Amino acid sequence: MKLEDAAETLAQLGNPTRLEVVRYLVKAGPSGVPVGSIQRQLKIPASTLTHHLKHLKGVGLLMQKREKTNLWCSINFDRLHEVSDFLLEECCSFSLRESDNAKTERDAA
Amino acid sequence: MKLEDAAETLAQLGNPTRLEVVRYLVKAGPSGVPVGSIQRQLKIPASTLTHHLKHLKGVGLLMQKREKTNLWCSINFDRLHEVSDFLLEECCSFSLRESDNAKTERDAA
DNA sequence: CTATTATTTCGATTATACTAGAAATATTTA
DNA sequence: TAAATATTTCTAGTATAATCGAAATAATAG
Repeated sequence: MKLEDAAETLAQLGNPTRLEVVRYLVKAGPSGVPVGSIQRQLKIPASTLTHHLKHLKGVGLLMQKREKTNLWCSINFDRLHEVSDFLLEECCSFSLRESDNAKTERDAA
Repeated sequence: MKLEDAAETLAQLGNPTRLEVVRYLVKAGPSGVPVGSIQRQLKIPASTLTHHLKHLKGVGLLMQKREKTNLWCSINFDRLHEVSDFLLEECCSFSLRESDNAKTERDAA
């Protein structure tokens, strides 16, 4: 995953309203939930919700599927894993190298 | 970890410049790196860098320690784990429950 | 004390995001 | 076709964030 993409995805997850939606969708599981349910349950104005769903879809975190008048939303679990992996990959590989780095500067121009 | 805090932390990680700094700090390992090194290596103007470091520190992702004129920065690995855990906890517990959710609405007012 | 290096504060510009009401547009059911 | 329900677009106000140059402030070394 490219840094730019990871940043964009993290930024989208970084809005409280959207993170709440994400959590709700995760709870809903793979079968998903209609837009209206999210709206009523989390008490988010319809237009605001649409706005945020567009953002989540934009970074591939949200999948949508029409069934009659309802638009079912579900989380893209793979995508969610990719982001957390980005953080962990960059993180864990070094968390064991306690004193690998010198205490002096070596990179000055 | 509270949703509000997770969101705030994710938001801070969601800026490309800051994520680059975080990645650099992770590479640097637990001993850390002086502000000036980050600045020169990543070619970020000093004032911009200070600005971002303040943000990272604000959400507990950054630890700082003075040594002579240099201010050594290091990543708070625990904090980084907390965030990714927030995403994974909410995520993994449901990723196996394939068809647990009904296809009909049950939560309408 | 002076010079040097490191980092931060200030200030100003510019851009982008959040929010939500009202109206518009589907889509289905009667 | 009309009524009902679901979702989106439009629009606009308000707020917050990113950026960086210039000047200010440490902190040390000579």
